[in-house]
Amino acid sequence: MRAPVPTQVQPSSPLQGGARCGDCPIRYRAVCAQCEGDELALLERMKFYRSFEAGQPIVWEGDRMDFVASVVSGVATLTRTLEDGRAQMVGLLLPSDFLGRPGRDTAAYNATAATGVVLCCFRRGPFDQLMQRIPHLAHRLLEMTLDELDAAREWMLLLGRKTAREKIASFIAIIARRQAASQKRRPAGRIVLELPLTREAMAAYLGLTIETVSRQMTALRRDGIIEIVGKRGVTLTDYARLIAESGGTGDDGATA
Amino acid sequence: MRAPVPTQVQPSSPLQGGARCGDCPIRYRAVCAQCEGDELALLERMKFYRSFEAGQPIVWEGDRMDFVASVVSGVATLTRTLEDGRAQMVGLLLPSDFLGRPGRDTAAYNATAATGVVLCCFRRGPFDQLMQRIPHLAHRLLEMTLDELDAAREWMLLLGRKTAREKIASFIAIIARRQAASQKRRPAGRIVLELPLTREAMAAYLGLTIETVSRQMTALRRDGIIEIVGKRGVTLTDYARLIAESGGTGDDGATA
DNA sequence: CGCCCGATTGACTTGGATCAAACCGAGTGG
DNA sequence: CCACTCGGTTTGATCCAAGTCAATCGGGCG
Repeated sequence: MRAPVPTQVQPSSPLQGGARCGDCPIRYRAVCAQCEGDELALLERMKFYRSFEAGQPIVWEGDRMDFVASVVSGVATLTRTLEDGRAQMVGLLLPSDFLGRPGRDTAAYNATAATGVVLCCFRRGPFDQLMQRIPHLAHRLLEMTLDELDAAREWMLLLGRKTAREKIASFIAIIARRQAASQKRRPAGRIVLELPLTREAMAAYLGLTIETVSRQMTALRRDGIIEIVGKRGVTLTDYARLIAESGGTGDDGATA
Repeated sequence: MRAPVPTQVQPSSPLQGGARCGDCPIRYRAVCAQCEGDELALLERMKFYRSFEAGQPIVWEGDRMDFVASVVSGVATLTRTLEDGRAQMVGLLLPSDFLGRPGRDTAAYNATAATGVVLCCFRRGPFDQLMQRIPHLAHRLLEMTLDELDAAREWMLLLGRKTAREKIASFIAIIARRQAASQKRRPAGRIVLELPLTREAMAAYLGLTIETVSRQMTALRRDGIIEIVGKRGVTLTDYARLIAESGGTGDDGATA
C-alpha cells in the first residue's frame, strides 16, 4: 500500500450503468449487502454512479437532496458549521458507508469529497419505496446506522476528553486499523500509510486548530512514534507504541 | 412545572404486568409507536417494568445485557470511560428513548439513572425475533436511531467547537426545548425549569469540569440570562437571549 | 523563475483545568 | 433543638494546553 491515495480524477460524469453489482468492491459491506436475486436486480436497475474530485462539494447543508448513495471508493466528509464559521467534522464516510437519510429531502450536513470519490446513487423516492418492500435493505441500514452511532459516540469521547496528542494518535490509529481491516490483517508493528485528509480536515475532525495538529505531528515524530513522509505519508514505527499514546478505548471507531 | 424532578423512589421491584400499553405515556413515541392490534398485543405480553432510583447504575460497560428497553419516565445517561478515569457522557436517554442494541449481548456503555427511572423492558432474544417478524418495529427503530445519530452529531459540534459558556447555554436550551415540546408548546420568553442532571453530570455531558460548569452558570446569572433557584432550578429571563449565547445551530439536539 | 497553497515553526495570549478552601441545605443523632 | 456530617456546589488562586497571530518553508505548476 505505498501507492498514493487513488485521487480518482474522473471526469465527474456518467460512468452510467457501470459495473455489475456482482463485481462491486463493496458488494458485501454496503446497504445492499444482504440483498440477493430479485432484490439486487431491482437495485441494479435503478443505480447510477457519480464521481467527485478531491475537494469538490457533494451536497451543501440545506440543499435539496434527491438521492441517497453508497461510497464505492474514496473518502467523503460531513461537516456542521456555526454561523460564525467554526466548523466541526461530524462524519467520515469510507467505502461502503451510506450518505443521505431515507425520508429526508434536505441535506443536514455539508458533504465534501476528501479524495476522489465514486458514489453509487439511488433516487430518493424510489429508494424509500424499496425500503418498505425489501426488509433486508431496512435491516442492513439499521445495522449500519447503529454502527455509525457507536462510532459517533467513540468520537464524542475523543472530542470531549482526549488531549491534542491523544487525538492525533487516535486518528492515525483509526486510519491504520481501517487500512489493515481492508486487507483482512490485524494492525501490528511497522505500518506505512497514507492519510486521507489534509491537516485542515484533520483539525476539523479532531476539534483542534491546524497549527496544533501540525505541532503534535512533529512532536510524535520527534518522539519516534511516527515518521512523516510527504504531506500525506505517515509510517508507524510500532503500532503498539502509537496505541499507547492514544489514551485507549480505541476498539474500533472507524466509520461514522 | 415547578415540582421537583419526580424522584420516583419506587421499590426497584416488580410492578409487573403494570399498565396496559394503551395507557402508556410513551405509546406514540417509543419503539412500539407504529404497532397496533396483534403486534402490540405481542409486545404487551412480553414486556416487564423495572425501576431505578436516582444514581443507580442500570448496566455497566462490558456486562452481559439480556434485555432492551424503552425509557418510560425519568432520565438515564450513557457514559464512556478512558482507562485513567476520564469520563464522557455519550447519550442522554429521555422518555421514549431506547436502551440497548438488538443483536448485541454486551453493554457498550455505562447506563445510569440520573433521576428515578422506569424502563419498559423486553428480553433480548424474543425481541430480536419480533424485529424480524414486525417490520413496523424495525422501521421505527431505524427512524429513532437516525434521530439519535443526528443528535450525536449536533453534540459533536458542541464538544469540538463551542466555548464553555456556549456549551452551558446550549444545554439549558436543550432542556427548555424538550420541556416545551413535551407540553406541545414552543419555547419563548420567561421559562421556569428543572435540570435533570447534577453539575457533575452536566460536566460529563459537556466535556468540561464541574468547576467550569459552576463558574459559567454564575456568569450567566450575573449577566441576567438566567436565575438559579436551588441546586436544580433554573429560570430563563428570556429564551431568545439564552439562544443568543448558545452559539447557534440549536435546531433540535434533544435526544441521543 | 515566481507564485500559490498547504504545512511548519515561533512568540505570545488565554480559556479552561487543577488544586484548595469554603459554603449550603438536608438529614441524623445526641 | 442544635451540633455534626455529608454530598453537591461555589469561589479563589494559579497553571498550562491549546488557541491566535504572524512569519517562513517547500513542493508543484504555470
